[in-house]
Amino acid sequence: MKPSENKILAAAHDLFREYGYNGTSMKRVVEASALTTGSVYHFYPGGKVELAAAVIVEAGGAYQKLFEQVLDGCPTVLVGLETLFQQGGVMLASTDYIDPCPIGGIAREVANVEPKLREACDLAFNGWIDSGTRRFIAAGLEATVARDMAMLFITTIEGGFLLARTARDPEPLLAAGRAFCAAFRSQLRR
Amino acid sequence: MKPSENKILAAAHDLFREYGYNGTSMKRVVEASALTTGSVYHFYPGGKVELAAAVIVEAGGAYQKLFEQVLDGCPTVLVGLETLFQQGGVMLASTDYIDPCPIGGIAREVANVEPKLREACDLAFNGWIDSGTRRFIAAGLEATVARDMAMLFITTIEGGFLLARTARDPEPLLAAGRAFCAAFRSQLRR
DNA sequence: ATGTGGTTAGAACGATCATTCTAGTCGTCA
DNA sequence: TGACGACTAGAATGATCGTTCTAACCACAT
Repeated sequence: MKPSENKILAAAHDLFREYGYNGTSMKRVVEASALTTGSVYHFYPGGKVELAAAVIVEAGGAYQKLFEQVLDGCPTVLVGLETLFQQGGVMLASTDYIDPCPIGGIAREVANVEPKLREACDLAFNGWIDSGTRRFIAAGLEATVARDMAMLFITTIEGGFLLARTARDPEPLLAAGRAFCAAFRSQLRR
Repeated sequence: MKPSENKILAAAHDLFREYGYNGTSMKRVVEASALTTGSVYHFYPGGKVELAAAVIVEAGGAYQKLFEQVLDGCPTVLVGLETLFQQGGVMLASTDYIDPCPIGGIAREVANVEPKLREACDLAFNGWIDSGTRRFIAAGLEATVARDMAMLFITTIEGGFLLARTARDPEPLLAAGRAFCAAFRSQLRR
């Protein structure tokens, strides 16, 4: 990936997180990337939609990688999950409660308006679901339960970020995380 | 509330659900309410922000009322929760996966940009959290667990709506709902 | 030196944004 | 009847939107 393309992608990623899809103008992407309109449309001839799709793909992969890495670095899956909620809370507080992930926000804004972006978000979510399902099965959960718990994990993270940002307090995320981890522990015992 | 004011509020409510906050223009609110710019700004002199705040207050109360009513109409809290997830799935599928609730979307879009709206959303969420906590305590959960579970319930609903809309399939909401209800059942047994 | 293709530069376009403003209509009560 | 306040009407404003366009730049091949 060319350096300019990378700068555009990074700028768009940050702006979408902070201001959402419709709240981010191409002019601001141009300014934040320290380039010009011509360059942005050179690398993303499809304009804003193509740029957002690229951000979704990149962020989707990055978060899945983060998830896997944290679990790999922890003695058990349960400890890994607790760590993820903890780290999420710390990150929120240390970034002035900016949305840590652009995908959910974009999905919510344009799911009914931009099929291309809805599909890109769906792909990212499915990657997370599959990854979580595999990990939870490996941890000892029965297959169908593991998939349900993977879904619950993602809704807990996405919803927890939302509540914590709205409250400007990590507590809702941590509380939901505690309840989720208790549920996970309870399923392990079966 | 005057009829015109009600028409404006209803139109804005629907548009925010479908297109989000930044994706909804005042022009479209004017058209959808079958009134004129003058009327809209007569009832909401604070413009778009004041209008959105009114939508949030109204929707927040309506959803809390719905939550209470469904639980009141069910033999146990657990059955009530299962019913809510079921109904949510049906509603999504029957409305072409339009966001059932404008609050989470607005919160996500403008939490870092419009303090007034962030606070309005926070108030609505806190009402739900308190309501859920009370109900869960009444069902037999210990106080701190009940609050954590109330948070988890809201994240599950919000996140479940998000995943289901993105997938255009109620299944993620239902799966997360199953996992949540299993967790609730497990907490009841203690 | 002379292209050549990838990249940068930024002016310009028409559309749409939220909001303001003046003028007019309507029901109600004096 | 007259007057007043609530409401409606919609043109107008200046800003900003996403995108397009032409010209220039630059490293490198011939």
